[in-house]
Amino acid sequence: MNIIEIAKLAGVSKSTVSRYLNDGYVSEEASEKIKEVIEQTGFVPRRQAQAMRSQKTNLIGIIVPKISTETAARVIEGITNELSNAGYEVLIGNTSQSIEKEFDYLKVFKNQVDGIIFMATEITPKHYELFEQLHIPIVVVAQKVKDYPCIVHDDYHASKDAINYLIDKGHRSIGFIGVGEYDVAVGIERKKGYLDALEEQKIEAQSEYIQIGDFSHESGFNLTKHLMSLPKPPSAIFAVTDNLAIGCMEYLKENGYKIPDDVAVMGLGDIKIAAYMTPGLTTVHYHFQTMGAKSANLLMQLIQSGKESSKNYESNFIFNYRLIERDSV
Amino acid sequence: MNIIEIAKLAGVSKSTVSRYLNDGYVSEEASEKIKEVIEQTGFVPRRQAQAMRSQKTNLIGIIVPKISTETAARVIEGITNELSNAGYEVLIGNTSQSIEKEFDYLKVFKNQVDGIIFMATEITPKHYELFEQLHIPIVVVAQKVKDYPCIVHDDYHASKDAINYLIDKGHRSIGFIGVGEYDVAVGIERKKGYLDALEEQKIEAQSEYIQIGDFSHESGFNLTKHLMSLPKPPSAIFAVTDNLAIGCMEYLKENGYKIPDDVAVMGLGDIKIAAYMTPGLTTVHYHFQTMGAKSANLLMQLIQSGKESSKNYESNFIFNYRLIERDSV
DNA sequence: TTGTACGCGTTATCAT
DNA sequence: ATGATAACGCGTACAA
Repeated sequence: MNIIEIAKLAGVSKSTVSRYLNDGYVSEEASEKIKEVIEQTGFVPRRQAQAMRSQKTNLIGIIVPKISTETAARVIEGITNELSNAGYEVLIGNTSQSIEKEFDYLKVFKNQVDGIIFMATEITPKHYELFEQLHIPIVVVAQKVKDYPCIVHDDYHASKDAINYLIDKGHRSIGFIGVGEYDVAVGIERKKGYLDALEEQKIEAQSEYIQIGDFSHESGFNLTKHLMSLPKPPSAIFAVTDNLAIGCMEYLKENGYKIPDDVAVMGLGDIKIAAYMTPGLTTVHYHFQTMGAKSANLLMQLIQSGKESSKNYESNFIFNYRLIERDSV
Repeated sequence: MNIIEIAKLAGVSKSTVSRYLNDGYVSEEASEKIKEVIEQTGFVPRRQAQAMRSQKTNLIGIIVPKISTETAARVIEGITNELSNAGYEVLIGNTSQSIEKEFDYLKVFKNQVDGIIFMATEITPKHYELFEQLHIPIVVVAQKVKDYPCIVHDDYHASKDAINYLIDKGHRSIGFIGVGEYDVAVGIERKKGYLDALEEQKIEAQSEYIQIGDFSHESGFNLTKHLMSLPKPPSAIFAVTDNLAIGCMEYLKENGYKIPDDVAVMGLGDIKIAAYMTPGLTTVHYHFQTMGAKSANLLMQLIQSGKESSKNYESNFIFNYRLIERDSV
């Protein structure tokens, strides 16, 4: 079922049908006949053909590390809502945390979509190389990127505020559970926030209090075990993600420590589970869905501006956060 | 950058380049030149053009009620992993629980993708009408559908087993928190499981124990409040989703009831939070990700079989479940 | 207002 | 082995 068949059935030429579809000038009688035929047949113009002709795909590609992650899902929720309102459709690239797949999608989406939203963890030179080869705008979410537009949370201050909160509550020995520095936002920024907060309060950072693992749950568990086996265990533990904090709480609870009386625990991100833990996890709320919406709007704006690339985009967006006091501190 | 330019740069015709790209016979020297040019330029064939010519889009459309829902995210995770291994890309339609948007996506995807996976809640006659108009296979997930392939969990028996488990634990007065019957799987099947389990154990169902709300968290909270204000409150409560069960637990905990001593609580679905509640929520595990993977495989199989529609597909898939004993019963 | 003819990038057919 | 050409479905400049 194509536009020619519709034209035949309506007794007009395909140009007339095309005009009808695209708000062009069509006489009333032709208009009605076409309308009727289209309703009967349920005809919808093929988007691939439209894209071919117009050089606009009306498609946006999203690349995410793992779609079943709560944070990714929330970002995507924000993105898709905005985009579908604007008539865009969304192609999704789930990389399962594989950097190779990130590269693949960056290549595959290249001339298949009008723009890309890239939810990043680690940014390597190869990434920049691929960004260069893009002839469409790209917006990076969750990691700072040089020369390209990006949307991030203020990881440094969020972390710093969290530590200051712990210090305010009287803690002087604060354990830190972090992740590798390949992830700048989570691995470096949040650690720096921790270190700077201590320094400003004249508390000497102790290297044995600083534990680095991966993003897994078990990592939170095991590193807490290690912290608590120290000669002088910390009175509070800050984990750079809620997921880690939950692993941390598990260890403490299983081993009879009272939270927050024996050990206070603080996370970052405010995933849904945080509210349901016992005690409720004190953490920092991040606005992932709003962030997704913002990235979508920014991307659409870049597309409409007609630029071939979003390189050298001047301003970035740093999202605010909100400290959530619950009962684990 | 298109195939013609590559051809020019390599000093051959575009047909030769096309053959090079598609495993055709090309002389070694031509081959090498083309390879070189493609590497330099980073050329990738435009998928829209390929689709145009081949009548295959290599795209699959997924329609989900709400992407940021844990169950949906897990289903999508399963789907995308399977599909991307097979070289398909995924177009996502997030309907935000709007039935109108479901219709929209069913129309829009119609001649834009090679097949559709539809995660459904409510199936109306209008849905069937749109299914009819499809000229591509569709697989329905999470709801039974007449004449079309679908992949579901065994809601009836899952629910029944849950109730039997409660009965085994000595409960005779079991409250039920359900949802509207527009959702057949959750609203009807799970309720039937409850009723039949009681009947088989010669326990008379009491209408005041059966409370119906929506899917929200608050619903679980409020309906529990109502159940507990009954002259003779139940000794156990079964909620048809974990989300409702969690709302239920919240009410009980806030009001000083001990779980499971005063009231036992059981859910269904085994969302992540369930494991972290205190006490851990006893529930029934559903295999959402595997379900997604299965639906993807089935759809690919249908596509490869070359049928224009998946209507009258004979066999459906009913997934098993697993009872998870934790501490709320 | 309507219709004709062409082009978008690719693949398939057919000669050469 | 290679190249010219048609075809896919649609939009649009141009002619009528």
